Amino acid sequence: MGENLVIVESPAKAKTIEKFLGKDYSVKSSFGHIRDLSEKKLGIDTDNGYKPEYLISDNKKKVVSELKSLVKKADKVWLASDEDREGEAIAWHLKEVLELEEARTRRIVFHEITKDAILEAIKNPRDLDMNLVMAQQARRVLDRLVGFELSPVLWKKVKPRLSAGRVQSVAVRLIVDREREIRSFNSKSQFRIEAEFNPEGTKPTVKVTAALDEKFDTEERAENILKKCIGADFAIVSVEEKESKRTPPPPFTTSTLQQEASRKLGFSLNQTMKAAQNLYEAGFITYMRTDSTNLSKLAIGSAKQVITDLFGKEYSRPRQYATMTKGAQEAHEAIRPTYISNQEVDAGAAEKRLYTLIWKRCVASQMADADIIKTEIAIGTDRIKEQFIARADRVVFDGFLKLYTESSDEENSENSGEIRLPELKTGQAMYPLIIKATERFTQKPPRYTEASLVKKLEEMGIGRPSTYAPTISTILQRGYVIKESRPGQVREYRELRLESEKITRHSLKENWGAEKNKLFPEDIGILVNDFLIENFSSVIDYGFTAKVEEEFDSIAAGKLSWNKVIDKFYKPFHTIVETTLQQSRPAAMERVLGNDPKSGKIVSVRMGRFGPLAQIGGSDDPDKRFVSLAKGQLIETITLEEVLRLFELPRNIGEYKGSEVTAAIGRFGPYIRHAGNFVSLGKEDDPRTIELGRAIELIDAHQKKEADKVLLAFPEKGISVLNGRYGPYIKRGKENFRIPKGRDPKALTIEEITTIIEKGGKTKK
DNA sequence: CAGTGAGCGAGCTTCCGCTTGACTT
Repeated sequence: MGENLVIVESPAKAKTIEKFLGKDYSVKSSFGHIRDLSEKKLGIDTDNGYKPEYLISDNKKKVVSELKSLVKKADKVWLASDEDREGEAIAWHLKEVLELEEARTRRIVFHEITKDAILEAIKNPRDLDMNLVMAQQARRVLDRLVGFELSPVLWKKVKPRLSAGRVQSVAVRLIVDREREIRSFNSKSQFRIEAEFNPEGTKPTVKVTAALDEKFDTEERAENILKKCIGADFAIVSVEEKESKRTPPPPFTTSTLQQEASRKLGFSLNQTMKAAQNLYEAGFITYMRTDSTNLSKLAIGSAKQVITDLFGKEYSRPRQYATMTKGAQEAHEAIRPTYISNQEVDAGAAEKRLYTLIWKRCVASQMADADIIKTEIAIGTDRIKEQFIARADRVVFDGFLKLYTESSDEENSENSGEIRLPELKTGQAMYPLIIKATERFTQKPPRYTEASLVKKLEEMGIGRPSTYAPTISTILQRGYVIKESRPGQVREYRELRLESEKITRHSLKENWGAEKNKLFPEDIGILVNDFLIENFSSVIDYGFTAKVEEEFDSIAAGKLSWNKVIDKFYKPFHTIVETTLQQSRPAAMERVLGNDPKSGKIVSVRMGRFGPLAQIGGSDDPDKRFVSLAKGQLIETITLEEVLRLFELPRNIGEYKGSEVTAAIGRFGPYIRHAGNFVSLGKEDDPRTIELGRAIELIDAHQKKEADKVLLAFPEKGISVLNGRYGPYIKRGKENFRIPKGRDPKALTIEEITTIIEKGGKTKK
């Protein structure tokens, strides 16, 4: 046992640091915060200066008792948690809980895990910064008060188990607001005129594509231009060349890693973070929850070496990047390979791919700018004043582009490839091969992906690297939003073509508006969002976090006391909570859509106990009918026609073997039901039109498939052995049991099965 | 798992940020 005990937050970090420090130092981890407010109660005395009541949670008791016994044996204790608000608080909680005496306790900080940085830190200990600790306490107490007072309001006024909070409610609001923006967006169409020219003196196969910068609102105006171009002589008016540079993007932070892994690898936030965690624990990368783009001197030097070896000296350009993000605390380095010389690592498939991405991004960030020559050629005729412009980028020196290009969120980034132009001179004649006026529609604002939502939250200074993925998981789990893909629609557009001195008119089709893995609001999310905005607009305000962060900064600077800041917020907030509980009525978002043409009864939609529903007949109508809204339908936007179609199902389509056959759409899509069995319908069958003959065909096929699944059956005991998704298993009633390894499931006797059941090798559900 | 849309109302649910397990399917 060493004479010095160093406590850091992460066990992987502890392992590395221990190697640097030698025998006299023992390095342990606190596994993050060691205590927190109670999980069940508010844990804040709102009548006595908001005194928080901290508890050591059950899963931290073991860590704390281990640390306690190590403290006893140590001469000096070094609190080495991160240098940010949370880290300072962790150090203070450790000091309190471990009852560390001032004289043998030191607070040290470092921003990178290198030997020099650690030794330097040990040489420069400081005292705990209690102002910073109190700023953290204010943050913690504020979040608890908001979350634990707002959520119960939702339980009473909307539905149990819902939640609201400073971060998650803004995330939901962004998605709801965006959906409404999309809905109210008026897509306008304009005509874009593009031409292909063959330059004078080149082979007939050489084509130069150029377009007018102006767009035309009507087909008539576009056609006028084309008409004037009939028989016109074109020539190059000007050739301009401009030198430009492209600079590499900085190395990854958590948020940019999540975005690029989503765009380039198609990873969800959780997949990315899981793979990154594995790489970190294996020692392959630095810490993956960071808001900093800094690289250690060591890493920059190592990158220089690697780049020189791989690409040559002219490709190396060491640099440090400034972090631009609002509220960044920069306690760690950027995410980078621990050893930049390792181009690949031995790990799982996802880990390997993520590592390569991290390696490329980090190395590229230390490479030279790319030199690009931008060429702009104007082609004109005296018939029209507008000019056709051809643009091209020529890479003179590729620099970092040799290794890495950042992806963009824009869906149609056509100009990503390099476009080359032949040698062209002013005055050179250009022969038009075709001139097209194509109708183009303005783009609606894009829906958020998980990663683009994180980007937005980070830009707003809301949430932290450690919470981005969990926050998105929460709003998905609450049912506020749903992540899914939706097919697009086919849209017609017009095109006029001028070819061989003749204008022809065409009507073409394009697929439009398909969404892949996007976040859509659900009714309950819209309902909760609107309820919160109506009653608690200040807390759900996009600027709320920024405002309170300023106050936390003042607390950290010693200019404000933490409980005064809380009091100023809590007094008015709590009053609104009370009046909302008393006054506001339960929220249901009811909309009356009109009358049912058959019965004349009123048709309405609203939020019911189990989700959104449509209703025919008023609340006092004894014969009122209900139906759930289908996936993708919203109370806010559904039409009377769509609701009436919902009531067409379930549909009785006849009788088979003495039982009724019905068709409907359930939670898992369209199905037919017969004698207690459900048969899913594929794309080729529509439950509204399917006929009995086809239904019987499907029922028989389904029954045959089910029979094949049964390996053994003991109907008198209600026990069967079935072949399932995860292999053979035993089924008794609704309970499933695993079959011990190495047993032939078909050879089991009923006695053997009952002993397996008694031993209780139960599987979940 | 393919339904429900009301009821006596017990007892429960919930936040944001630090950090990893110990689990089955």
